Parts: sequence; structure tokens; C-alpha cells
Amino acid sequence: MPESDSPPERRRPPTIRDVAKHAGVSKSLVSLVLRDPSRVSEKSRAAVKDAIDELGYRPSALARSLVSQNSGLLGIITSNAHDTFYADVLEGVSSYINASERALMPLILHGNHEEASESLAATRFLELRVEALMLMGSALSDAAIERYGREVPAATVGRWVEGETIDVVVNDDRRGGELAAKYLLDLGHRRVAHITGGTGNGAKERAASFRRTFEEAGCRPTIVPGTYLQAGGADGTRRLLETLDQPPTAIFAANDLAAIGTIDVLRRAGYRVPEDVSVMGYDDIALAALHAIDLTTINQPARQMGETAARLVCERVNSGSREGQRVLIEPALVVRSTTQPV
Amino acid sequence: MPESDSPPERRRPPTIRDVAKHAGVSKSLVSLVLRDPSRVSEKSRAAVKDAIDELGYRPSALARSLVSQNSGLLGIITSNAHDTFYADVLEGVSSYINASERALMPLILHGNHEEASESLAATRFLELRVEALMLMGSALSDAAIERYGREVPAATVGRWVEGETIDVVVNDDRRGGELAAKYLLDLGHRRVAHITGGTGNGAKERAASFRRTFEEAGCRPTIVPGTYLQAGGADGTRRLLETLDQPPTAIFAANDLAAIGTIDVLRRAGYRVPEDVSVMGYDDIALAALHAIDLTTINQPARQMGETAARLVCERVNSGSREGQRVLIEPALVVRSTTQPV
DNA sequence: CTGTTAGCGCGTTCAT
DNA sequence: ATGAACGCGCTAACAG
Repeated sequence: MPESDSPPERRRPPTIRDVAKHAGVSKSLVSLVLRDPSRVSEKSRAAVKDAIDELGYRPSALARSLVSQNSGLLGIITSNAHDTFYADVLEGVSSYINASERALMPLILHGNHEEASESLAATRFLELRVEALMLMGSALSDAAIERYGREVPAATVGRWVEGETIDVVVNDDRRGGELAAKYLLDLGHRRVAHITGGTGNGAKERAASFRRTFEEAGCRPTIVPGTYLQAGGADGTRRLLETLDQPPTAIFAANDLAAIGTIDVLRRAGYRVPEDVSVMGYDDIALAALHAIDLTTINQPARQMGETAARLVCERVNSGSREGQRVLIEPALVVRSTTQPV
Repeated sequence: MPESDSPPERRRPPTIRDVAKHAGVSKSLVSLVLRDPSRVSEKSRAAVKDAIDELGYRPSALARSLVSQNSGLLGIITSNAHDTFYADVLEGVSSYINASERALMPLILHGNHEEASESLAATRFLELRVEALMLMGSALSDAAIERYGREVPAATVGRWVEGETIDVVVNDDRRGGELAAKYLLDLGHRRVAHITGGTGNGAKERAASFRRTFEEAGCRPTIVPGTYLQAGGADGTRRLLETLDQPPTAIFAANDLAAIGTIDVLRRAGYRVPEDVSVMGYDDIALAALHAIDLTTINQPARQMGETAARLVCERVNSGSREGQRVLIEPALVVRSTTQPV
């Protein structure tokens, strides 16, 4: 039999030894050529470089990290690949990384908003010896995040965590909820609803301050549970339409994605936005600015938040500091055309 | 000065030796407990497990990969974090990975549609000894992709590549362009335009067959360059409006994102869609189905494409086969409300 | 100054 | 249940 247990024609990648043998030098010298060619004679250098090219040699980051005791890796765990808010945050991270001295390599793992898969991702990253961890809107528990933060510098974006070992970059969700409520109050809305982000990051704060602001004005908003996804906004809206005798005059959705789901359900049910119902979102993703959507929303500066978090955590990688910082970003009202006076 | 060259309080993570010492056994035994606890006496097992918990030990994937000669890593390079089409493809990849036996860990690196940053990503992945490479709509040259494919099983999604070492999963862009053209012809459109995806994957094929199909019907569509981004569609549309005496009756944009940009510009310029101008996209991303957008488009089954590519490349990892396969997926017309008879 | 040898880092494996 | 050797690249110490 030709071969059965060993797979066919799998070549091991060439090692530094292969290069050394091929070039007729020691492996130390090959290593030196790779790291500081100026300290090697021209002849040897050329021989080594030729050997590298001929063999198609690539140094193993695995072996290098093992000895150098740093992997150069930054582990990023995202909860939701479909939310372009985090795509913007990631752009901010890249932009900081590319501009920084000792650039870490930002690896991304999608958690798909499942706690189990996020915690698996974290475990794998830590086993890979990432030098820092960034969580983009995590479904993990505070305790879990803090545990990770004790092993390696960690930052969250859009997710509040107690505890001093974590860098936290969040917008002020309480303020955001208040901004939304005040704006709707100013427009004269009194019968309003909020579809929450469920257990999502910042959802409780947005909901609580939205409700409180309205209650201080003597109104009681209807609050129904939802998610940060389009489907969550759609489901919540359906529930509102079924439950209430008459629809609210304004709906504050958990975020832009959910607001889009909300608008979708409203229009399909025959309601006009904003003539019959005003709708607000949260985040101000690129989509929200589209003419076809043109959503009134609360802006969170995603790029800036990504940059800030990356900076904080990378500075801690370099300084070795164990103490996280918290940065509270001010949200801003963005008025577009999905809202109008009542 | 307190400390300058050595950072403060950075603890090395505990190693298998620390655990062994703590538990009073050899490191071989600790290793055994981790991999096959049943072969270790209850007493030793407990001692080792206690030590692991107390020290917070995590095995190093670096060291493990070095000796086992496989990293368990799958490197995924995406061109565009903002295009949810690829988010769907990634979901397909995850879904295959999670269901498969020896699950590779899918690491993602964003190339941000820059060739240099994609090729850096590939280099880093290969140095990390990923067992396979997946390119989601790459800006890399065919030659580069093939070179990588010689080092490790590689697959592309949405990107045609010549050469036998690559698994290629693409939709039939020629057919897609033809579908769009025929549909518009059927609607009676004769004065049409196409905004291309520029150098983007499949863009040439879509453009060529769109043009050919119209030319066979005796029409000559206006073709202007664009990109696969919203901005590309918007810019192309602006150019069309400036250049032409009268706007076309239908515009086929490079993809859905671009189509959204197109619609945006048209509406802002006072044209109604579809009454004045029909618009078509390509991809059928989730956005396209929204009531507010409701875009006529050509569907590419993103999830399925991701699953397929993951399966092909993972099977090659296991079999050691060097020969890639090509899978051509049939695109489908999806009629919504941005098109109407002329 | 150029190049070599030896040993390390961490987990696995195999013979004992 | 253990010690020694190994995988691959880096580095300190040393030799030419």
C-alpha cells in the first residue's frame, strides 16, 4: 500500500536548520541575518538570503514567541459581526495599531453574542498568550471579564464593567437615554415606548434614564424587551402594536439596527414614520445617515472609542500597569427625519 | 527614577513546571492529566488539578503547537469589515467549523481592502503556522494567492483565481450580470447604466456580461467605474448625472452597498426610485430586504458559500491534498420594489 | 569583527 | 509515574 496512515505529500515547512544547512552556516547565523543583517559579512548574508528564498523559509512565530516571551498578539472578541458599529470601532483600533510603535497584531474572534462562544474565544486567546484582550460589547459576565483582566491587560468597548483591572470605554448611556427622552418631550410626545436592548451592554442604563426622564415629566413610557438586533426591534414593535390600544406616538429603539426593524414593522403595518409614529435609534451607524433611512438617533463616536480603547490597553501592555482606566464618552443627539412634533 | 527599563509587576504566567512543583509531581504527569486524566491515579489527578486551579495555569498553545506540529489555527483575511455580505459568509464558516470534528480556530484579520495590509496579514498568519487560509474577497494578486496556496491549503470566497492549488467558491458573476440585464430588458429598459465594482472581485465579469447581454439586444449601456462600497455607488451615480444628457432609466450597481449609495444620490437629486430610475444591486445582503430599501438584486447565498469554502479547505487540511476545487454557485434574481417597467 | 556552540522557553512523547 | 529528548528560533558565551 502506498500510504494510508500518513497523508500524502504534506511538506513540513522548512526550519531555520534547513536554511542553515543549505547555506552552509550555523543556525545562529541565520537568525542573526534575519534580525540584524548588518552584523553579518556580505558573503554569508547573501548565502543565507539565497537559501531562504530557495527554500521559501518563514520563521515560526510560534517558536519566536516562545523564546521571546511575547506573542505580539492582541485578541479582539466581538459579539456581533453584523453590527457595523463594531466595524467602525475596529477601524479605530486598526488606526491606532498601525500608528503605534510596537504594533500588536489584532486578531479577531467572533462571539456571535453567545456567552459560551465568547468565553471559549477568551480561553483560546489566553492560551495563545495574547498580550492584551479587547472585548467589543461582550455577553460575558463582569466576573469573567475581570478574571481575564487579571491575566492580561483587557479593555471593553461599549460595555461597562466594575473592577479596576479593566480599561472601559463607554458612552454615557444614562445621558443618551436622557437626550432621547428630552428630545421627544420637547417635540410634545407623551405616549411613548422604548424597546430595550435586553441584556445588551448599556441597555439597562438607556432604558432606566429614558423612563426616569419621562416620569419626571409626569408620563409613563411603555417599556418592552428587545435586543440590539433588527429582529429584536421588529419583535418588540409587533408586541407593542398587539398589546396597546393605540400605538405610541414615538418609539425609542435600543439601537439603530433595532430601530430599522421597528420602522420596517411599522410601515408594513400601515403606519407612516414619522407622521404616525416617530422613531429614534442609538449609535448613529453609517446606515442611519442614508437618505432611505435617515434616522434620528444618538451618536456614539465608534472610531474614537476604538482608538481610545486600543491606546489604553496597549499603553498598559508597554507599561505593565495593572490598573485600568474608564473613559466616559459624551453621546450626542442627531436629528434626522424619522421624528417630528406630535 | 523608579523604574525605566523593566516594567513594574508583570507576572509571567505559570508554566507546567510550576504546576508540577506545586503538586509534587513531574511535568509529564501534569501533561497527562490535561490530556487523558483517566490514566492517572485519583490522588495525583486531584493534586494536579488543585495546583492548576490555585496557580491559574493555562497551557501555552504556543508551546503545544510547536511540538505537535499543528497550530489548530485557521487564518481568515477579510477585505471589508463593513460589508455584511462577508459577515454572512463568516457565519457560514463558523457554522461548519463548530459542527466539524477537529475544529480549527478561525482567526480573522481585516485587510481593509488594501493589498499591502492583506499581504502583511497573510505573512503573519503563515508565520503563525495557520493550517489553512481563507480569503474573503481579496485585493491580492492571483500570483500572491497562489503562492500562499502552495504553502498551506487556501480557499477564496467571492474571488476567482486561476491555478490548481486554491479552493475557489464564487457565484457565477457572468450569469449574474446576465440575469440583471435580461430582467431589465424584459422590463423594457433600453437606456441603462452600470456602475462597476472597479478592481473588485467578480466586477469585470458582471460588467462584461451585463454589457454583452444588452449589446446582443442592440443597446449600449453606459459603464462608469465605481467600487463595492456605498461611496463608489454614490460617486458613480453623480458622474452619470453630470455626464449624461438625461439619466438612464435603470442603473445596475456593482453590489447592494453601492446600490444604496446610488439610490441615495438619485433621491437627493430629486429623482424617484423606481418611477424615474430603476436600481438593481448584487449580493442580497440583509439590508436589501428592508422595507425602507427593498432592493431588487441578485442573490448570492453567502452563508452557504462560507460553509462550502470552509468544508473544502478543512477537508484538505485533513487529507493533505494539494489540489483545490472550484465551486460555482448559481446566483438568483430577487425582485423587489426598486425596479419597474419603463 | 565574524561565526559557532550550547542551552533555553514550554509542553509532548517515549523509553524506562 | 518519571527523566530525557525533542520542536524551532533566540541569545549568551565563546572561538577563530
